[in-house]
Amino acid sequence: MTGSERRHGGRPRSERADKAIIEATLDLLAEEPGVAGLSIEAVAARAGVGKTTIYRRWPSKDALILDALGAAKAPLPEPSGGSVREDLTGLARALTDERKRRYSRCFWNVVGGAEKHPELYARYRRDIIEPRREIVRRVLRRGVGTGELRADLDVEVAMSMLLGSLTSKRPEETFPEGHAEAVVDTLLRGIGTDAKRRGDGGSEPISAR
Amino acid sequence: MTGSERRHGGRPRSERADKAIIEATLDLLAEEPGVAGLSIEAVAARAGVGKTTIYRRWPSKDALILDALGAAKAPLPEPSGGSVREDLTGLARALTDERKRRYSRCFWNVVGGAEKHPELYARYRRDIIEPRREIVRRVLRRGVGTGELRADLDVEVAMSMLLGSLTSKRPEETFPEGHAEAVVDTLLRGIGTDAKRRGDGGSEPISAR
DNA sequence: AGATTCCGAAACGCTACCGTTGCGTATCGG
DNA sequence: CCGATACGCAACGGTAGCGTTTCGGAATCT
Repeated sequence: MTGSERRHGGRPRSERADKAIIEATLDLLAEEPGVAGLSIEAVAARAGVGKTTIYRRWPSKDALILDALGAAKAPLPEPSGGSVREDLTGLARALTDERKRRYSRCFWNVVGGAEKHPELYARYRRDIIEPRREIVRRVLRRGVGTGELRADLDVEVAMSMLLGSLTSKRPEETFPEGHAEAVVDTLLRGIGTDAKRRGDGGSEPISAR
Repeated sequence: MTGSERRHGGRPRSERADKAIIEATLDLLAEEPGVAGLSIEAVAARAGVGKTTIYRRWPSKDALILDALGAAKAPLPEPSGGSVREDLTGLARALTDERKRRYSRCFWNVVGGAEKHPELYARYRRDIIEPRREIVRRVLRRGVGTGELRADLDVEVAMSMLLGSLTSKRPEETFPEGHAEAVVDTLLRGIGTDAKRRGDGGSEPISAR
């Protein structure tokens, strides 16, 4: 979006300024409450850059934040392809570790302002959320194929349980050691005792009263 | 917080104004991106009220929002006490239905500004999140006692899976019919096939490779 | 050299909202 | 009726950020 083509001669755009602006944006976005809390003036000051330099490159605050978030994202590692348990555990651990990263708050702060910046939110979902859902989805589908997972598994439900349990808290709240493993384990085994387990239908409760 | 004691005579404070202010606050909070997006002027205009009337009652924007959120919350219904499956399903359905409520976005929008308004966020967690976690926690503990749930269950993990799967998306995204039931069912049964199931220790993977 | 573009800094006019104050009116208790 | 308080409304000075423009200087092309 920035460095397509300079038309003629003249001084080239400073790459340092580019980096400094993006970094300052992310820093501030991690501290400020949402898009509204971020001001171009603050970014310029933090980056040691004139406002002109910012406006020359990005037409609006939204566009700047869009690019900044793009620079901050790091995709989940592709699962190794061992057992489903191993793969899910690896993904869960990656998600857990990710919360400690410097810019993990940015995304939370952006989500809070979703209504007023729908494009930003849509991009967040498309570039961050959906790819990682897809990775998990593939692992689960494979598990169904290999017989490691139940044949009647609702993949979307399982995904929401795995991802939800790991992402529904703000990153300030830490997880206990071994949380990722415990989640995967619980997801695989279930929390119920196995009264009436193998029955395929399996819908009515066990009436433990 | 508002109506404790009027010292003397004089015109009493309008109860209508109170309601109108709180309602306008919630309306705006459901639309605006976070606490920062809400202005006292806008609340006054929307409520058909002078700014004076607001400042007379609340010392700050935070205090106003605090009270407004307090008025918006509705606790989860106490579970009926039937089977654990029934109780969890009831809770899950309540959580699912809640997302359609008018003010459910308010909380999301507030969470996004958590850093800058820690008291607000703390109150949100204490008054909204924690009580409902406690309800679920009790159901799970009871299930362990009755034998409906695994004796070695990590209650916190199970809770985060149940609640996370139902609350980690913004309320704009709807769930398919029967989602609540599917989540509870999946949580109880697990997603794995039952190779090596009854083993109590049960820690090493099943090495399906 | 000369043209061209970028740089950081400062100032511009504009808008929104802050928290406060003053105004005339409405509504209570005594 | 009187004093007290609350009401809606409008205006105040102050702050912050917007997006734009101007400036002197620096970098790079032909």
